[in-house]
Amino acid sequence: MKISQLSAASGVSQPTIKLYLREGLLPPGAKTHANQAAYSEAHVRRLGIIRTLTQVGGLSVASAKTVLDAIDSDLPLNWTFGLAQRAASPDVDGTDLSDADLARADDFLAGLTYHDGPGRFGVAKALRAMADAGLEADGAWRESYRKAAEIIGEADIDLIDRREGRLAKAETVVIGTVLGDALLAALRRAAQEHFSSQRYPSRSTETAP
Amino acid sequence: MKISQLSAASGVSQPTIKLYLREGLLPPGAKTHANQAAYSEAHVRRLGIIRTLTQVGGLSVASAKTVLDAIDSDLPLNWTFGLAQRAASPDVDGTDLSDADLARADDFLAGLTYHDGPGRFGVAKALRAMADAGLEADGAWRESYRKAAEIIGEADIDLIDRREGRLAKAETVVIGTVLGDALLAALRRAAQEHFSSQRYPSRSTETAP
DNA sequence: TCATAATGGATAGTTTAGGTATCTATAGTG
DNA sequence: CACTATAGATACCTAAACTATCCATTATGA
Repeated sequence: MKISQLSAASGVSQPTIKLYLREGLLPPGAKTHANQAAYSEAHVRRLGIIRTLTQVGGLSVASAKTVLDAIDSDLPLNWTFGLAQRAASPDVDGTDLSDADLARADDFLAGLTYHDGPGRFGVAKALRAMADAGLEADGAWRESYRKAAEIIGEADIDLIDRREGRLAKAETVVIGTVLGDALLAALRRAAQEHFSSQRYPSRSTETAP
Repeated sequence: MKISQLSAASGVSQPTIKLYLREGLLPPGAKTHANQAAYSEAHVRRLGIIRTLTQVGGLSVASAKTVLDAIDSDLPLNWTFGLAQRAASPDVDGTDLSDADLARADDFLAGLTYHDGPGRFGVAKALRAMADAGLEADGAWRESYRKAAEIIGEADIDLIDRREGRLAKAETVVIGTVLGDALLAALRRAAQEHFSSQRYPSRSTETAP
């Protein structure tokens, strides 16, 4: 398969494919001559994953490369997990978090063990931002969120458990981490619509501009 | 309060404040002279919300403007909801979704009423991306996600219900929509860490690079 | 076979977004 | 009255993600 066919099969333009080759997201094709290479179905599939990560998951090309490298490597699975989480999270350092910020997060996470990382720091940042914005979320709301997160986190780990082999598990970790965020956000919107229209039936048929 | 003091009080640089004024995210100060204006505490607060939306919520400046306009307007609350959802979602049009994509989403959403919008379309896109990536999520996983989304969606609507007055409700809608996504993603990471370390205790202390 | 089109690889250009720097006439301040 | 600050306009900068143009070489088809 030549690059023109790869482009047609994947729906990605030739210059963009060349970009991904340069950046190392896509492995080079098997060289048949100095200026001729053969691409395979694996390249088509890989391009699909790249587009999924960047377009649906919103990852940068650099982050996508990190995550793809993790799939290909033989790193322990939990490292892959951490890499995927970091790639899919905007900024993970806790340097600008005060002790009070962290305490608020740890209080929220009560019942969940926690470590430094995207989870704990992200919760701390989100809660601080809410407090700054004057949105004091009450206990019922917080309890619902914590409960929902528990359900989801366990389901994610179960799903990975059911996969056979390191590669399948690693792919599930990466795709699941990135797409799970998008799916969850969308489900949340759908559920909000559902309960909103259920509670205010007269408004349910209006549409936002 | 002059612009230098506004900058000091908000932690946002003067050129950036001028940018937000130009773009209409920040209302102009009360003019005292042709080249002199007075800013208030409301401007400090507004700058805080802008930074929250753009930095924690990841909204573009243009999306943040849309959402702030919705807070200020006297649009019905469910319109504000829709605007906030759209601003916080990458792409909402369902034009590239096939009937099969939508059917898969509607099946997932069973039990929830749904309408065209970020929720339904976002679910359809995420599920299609998962299928494309070869991640076939089984029924148990799907059921967990749907259940979690129900808990969260209802909690969100309850929280808004408990607010008094249109402005407070509208602010809660906007901040809650944007920051709720960030909080939920972070909570999910924390829960994944928790269950992962619980299930694989020997690995729990390892740290990703 | 030989003109024509396609290829891999390098290099340069484009677009968009978010922010920064400079400039100017005017106003406040010590 | 010297000096700094201000509002507003304009220009500039940087990074990311593509896109376009070259070029020598290779494939292809009338």
